[in-house]
Amino acid sequence: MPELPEAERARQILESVLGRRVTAVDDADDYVCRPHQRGEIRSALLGHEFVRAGRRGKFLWLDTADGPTLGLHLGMAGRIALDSDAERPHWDRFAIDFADGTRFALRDKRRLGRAVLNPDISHVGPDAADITRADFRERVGRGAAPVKARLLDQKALAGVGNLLADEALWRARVAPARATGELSEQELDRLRRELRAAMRDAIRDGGVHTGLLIVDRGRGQRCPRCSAALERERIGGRTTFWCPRCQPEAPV
DNA sequence: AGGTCTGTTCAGCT
DNA sequence: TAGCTGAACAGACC
Repeated sequence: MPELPEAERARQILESVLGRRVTAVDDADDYVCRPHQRGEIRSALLGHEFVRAGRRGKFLWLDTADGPTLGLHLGMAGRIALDSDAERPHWDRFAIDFADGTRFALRDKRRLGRAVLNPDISHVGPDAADITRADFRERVGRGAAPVKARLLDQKALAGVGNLLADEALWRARVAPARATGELSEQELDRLRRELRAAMRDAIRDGGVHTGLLIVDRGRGQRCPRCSAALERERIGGRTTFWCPRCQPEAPV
């Protein structure tokens, strides 16, 4: 499931197509490719070349030098596939061919990924990988929402998904249902530090699924630190796992 | 074979 | 306004 680490990996792959002329665009899937006008993305991009691959949170984009920007989102199951990938493109929802024969595709079984022109991400918060300590305290440490719900709010900070939120809260020993406004500065700083460390590890190890709390996600899982039986509950609308012993409900 | 679960974003509600 | 719920999709799993 793509979260910030997977999106960053995708951005790195997109960097490999910079500086090549676009010769073909497949934007036929008018659910994934927005807006709906058939061929609009295609005609906007043909003949251009991309000069920069950007990312904020899970939002990706490719800038052309003087033309439009292509926005990409992986949704819940998407990834960026290069033509060299062995898997056949059964689920390519959007694809670009370049003059040198290179091709990349948004490969997405669920069709919840998106390809758009000139994306507006002004509502999206700062990237979770480089949010400052002060900014984190400000954006996460206020209000009455459960801290887990706030971590998932892309307007507050961008890039944290369900699995990464659980992993970071567990590493920081903060219970997911704690109200944001009741977290101490020490807890907020610890949460930010552990969130960043969890993202670093995930980028290095191949994705959010490699997290300690995540690998054996399922019923009957025990805390990797203290072996207590994990709790499972719906918090912030999402399935949440946490350790009742390591992550107490009261401030620490 | 049918029902449930999944995980991200957005619209719509309180 | 802040926070919650459900819809969108379609494959994986039981």
